[in-house]
Amino acid sequence: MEFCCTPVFAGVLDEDEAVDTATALAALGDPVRLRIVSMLAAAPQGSACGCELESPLQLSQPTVSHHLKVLREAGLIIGERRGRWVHYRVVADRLNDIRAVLAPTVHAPV
Amino acid sequence: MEFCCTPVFAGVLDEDEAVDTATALAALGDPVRLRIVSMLAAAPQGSACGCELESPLQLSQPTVSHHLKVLREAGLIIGERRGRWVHYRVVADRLNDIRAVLAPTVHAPV
DNA sequence: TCGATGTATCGAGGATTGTCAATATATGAG
DNA sequence: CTCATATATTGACAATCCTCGATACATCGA
Repeated sequence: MEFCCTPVFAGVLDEDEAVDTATALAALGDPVRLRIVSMLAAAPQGSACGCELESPLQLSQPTVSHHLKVLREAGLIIGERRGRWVHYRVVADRLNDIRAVLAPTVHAPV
Repeated sequence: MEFCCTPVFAGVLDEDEAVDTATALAALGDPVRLRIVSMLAAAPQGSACGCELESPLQLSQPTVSHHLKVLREAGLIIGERRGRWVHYRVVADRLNDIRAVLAPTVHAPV
């Protein structure tokens, strides 16, 4: 294999960091889950219960619950039970970390 | 279905925007592709040819080519042929757009 | 023109994912 | 306690995805 230019890859994401960040990005990489995050962030107190999501998303309750679980396990949202309901809110720090990882990748046009 | 709080969802991503952004996020939601983007951004001139990626990623040429195609179709990278090689570079605007979509979702802690 | 090399596509196999119906669990109301 | 309701889990199925070997295409050098 011939190289056309010097293969220098300083500052590249290592395997572990790539897996962790990719997990969060994959969680956000679904239209339904992206809208859920958007809904939670736009909700009055920055949080909403799962029961409010089914109707606008037009999905079954188990499906919504599944997506909430994916987002939870990716560290993107946190659920807090208040009586019968579980109020979910976005984890701002986690989102900012992801934005930070994406930031250095932005290069000046060649 | 009883509501525990007012279901107000102003500023929520509509279906189309959610699909478009989710496509890009899903493309980045794979450790291999995330590392590819990282590698391209960290490359000397902000670009690298595909031949340089196989070895550090330890993947076959068709697999690398496949991932490059996914990133390309998501608008995250652009490939420019120079003779036998195709030099890929990150599309900074696209990445910034994604970061912008993620930004408003960051709420102050309740 | 021919051979060598970088890249893209095709086809297939195995894994993962999104969705739902059915069911289980948890909490509050009466 | 019992019932109603919000949420979570299970099991299943179709669709999609990641990976590779084989192969086709593109470009350059001789």
